[in-house]
Amino acid sequence: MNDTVRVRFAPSPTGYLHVGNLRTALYDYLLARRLGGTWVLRIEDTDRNRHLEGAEKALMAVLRWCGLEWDEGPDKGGPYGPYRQSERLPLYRAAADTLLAQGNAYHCFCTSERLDAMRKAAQAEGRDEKYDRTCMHLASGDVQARLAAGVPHTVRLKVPAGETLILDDLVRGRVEFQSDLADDQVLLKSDGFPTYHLAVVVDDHQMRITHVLRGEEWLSSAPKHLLLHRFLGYPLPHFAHLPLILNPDRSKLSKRQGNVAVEDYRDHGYFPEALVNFIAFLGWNPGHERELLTVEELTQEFSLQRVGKSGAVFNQEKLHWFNEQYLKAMPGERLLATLRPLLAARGWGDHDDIFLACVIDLMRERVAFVHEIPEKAGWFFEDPTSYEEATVRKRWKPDSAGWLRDFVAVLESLPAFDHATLEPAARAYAEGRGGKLGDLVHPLRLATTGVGGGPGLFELMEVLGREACLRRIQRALEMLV
RNA sequence: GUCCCUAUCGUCUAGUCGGCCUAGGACUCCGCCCUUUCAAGGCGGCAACACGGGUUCGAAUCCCGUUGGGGACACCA
Repeated sequence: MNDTVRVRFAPSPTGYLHVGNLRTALYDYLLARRLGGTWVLRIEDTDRNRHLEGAEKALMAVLRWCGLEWDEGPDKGGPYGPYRQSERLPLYRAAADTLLAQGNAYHCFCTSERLDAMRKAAQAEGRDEKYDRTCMHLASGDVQARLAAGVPHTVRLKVPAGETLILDDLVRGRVEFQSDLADDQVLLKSDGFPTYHLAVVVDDHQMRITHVLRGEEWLSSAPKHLLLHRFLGYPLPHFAHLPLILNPDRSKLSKRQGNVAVEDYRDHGYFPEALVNFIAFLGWNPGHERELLTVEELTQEFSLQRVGKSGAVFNQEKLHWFNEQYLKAMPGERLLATLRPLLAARGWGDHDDIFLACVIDLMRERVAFVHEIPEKAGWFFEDPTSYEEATVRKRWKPDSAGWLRDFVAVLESLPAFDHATLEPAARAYAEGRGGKLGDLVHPLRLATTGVGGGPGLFELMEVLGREACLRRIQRALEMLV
């Protein structure tokens, strides 16, 4: 155990939590917990153009919904705050000044229009699209004059020539980059805000981060970060670039091809435990064959050594299966709490807990989501008003009405109306009539539920009660004859 | 286009030091069993080491190349 391990999750508040980011957060959390370290939440809100009201709160809410609680963050403070980059501007300014003073950065007065035109021209000629360093060659008097005149400017990193930059990545091993290929990255924007590249390096260092976990899309900007660490005199944290989560066509998981927001899955009725369990296995596995693991178990088993290198397709069907498994094992009270508002929305709010608990017991083996209970078994809450056509055709025989009519007397005379009483009575009745149990059961199911499938007939009749069953049989007799 | 990453069933993956792999598990699909229905469950089946060279007695496992896939090339993260 190492109590100095510090891992951060650094999302930008975009309005929703991308499932890829959820996985990064999960691995952060698992790693921090596994190593007895600290998990830090830092908000990367350095893009004022994309500022969204309420996004930060929503982000924290959905993280908590997933069961992931951080140790330090904007809402709970900590020794290395503030935890919102927009509140740390002087720190980035200071770092930029240091780089400027060292000669490892320079002021750039180029307008975005000029930059765009330059890139376009470079592209047309098939040249590299790197910044042409016009402003790097400005005379220092000239720079001072423009600065004094308040000309809008950025600060750029001066990438040294001819270097081989080496990253020792915890999942990818040694990766080499040539500095000549790197662009003179803007570090400080003209609005005074830092870009990601500056802010992440400054904050990771000042927040004493030891392990940087992030998506593979960041791998190509790692050399810039390597340089920044060196220039600023910061020791290197451990880096782990995680494999991407993919669309079915193997491109990076995108909004275009289905749901990417954790909120979407939450709203569709997925359980956080199922989502988290599923997400954990996208790019990692414990090395044994058990797949249903709680967060506590994941914490025990997690290690970066078992994180894979290649992208993983987000398989909706498997997630569905996970949800089904969790629902099956979920305590009844929790399912009931979820079910109640769903029923109320359909005007079926007036049922007591005992009844609903029975419904849940009978349905949990047959659904993957709580909302499927009212969808597939509305007849628990309302007498059927129609009868599934295909089932009528298949199960309603010419003598079914007779079978049912005579069985009514049996039902009325039963000493108790539970499945233990109903089943033998039904068997005896069928035998006495010289038929099979199915001759009674199928029409009876159709009459009481209106559909061909569902829980055991006698169990369901017990839950429905004698009165409702008799009423439904009467009605079916009127409508099906 | 340039750079970087990557490559086992349709999908998630096991395969960590090459032989125990006629390549294992899970999801999906199909069949059978169970059964009053529908499910669930049990059992079984289809299905993969991208290709080509090496190294080696022996390679899914190591090396090289090819091809495929992906990512990054912003005053967005």
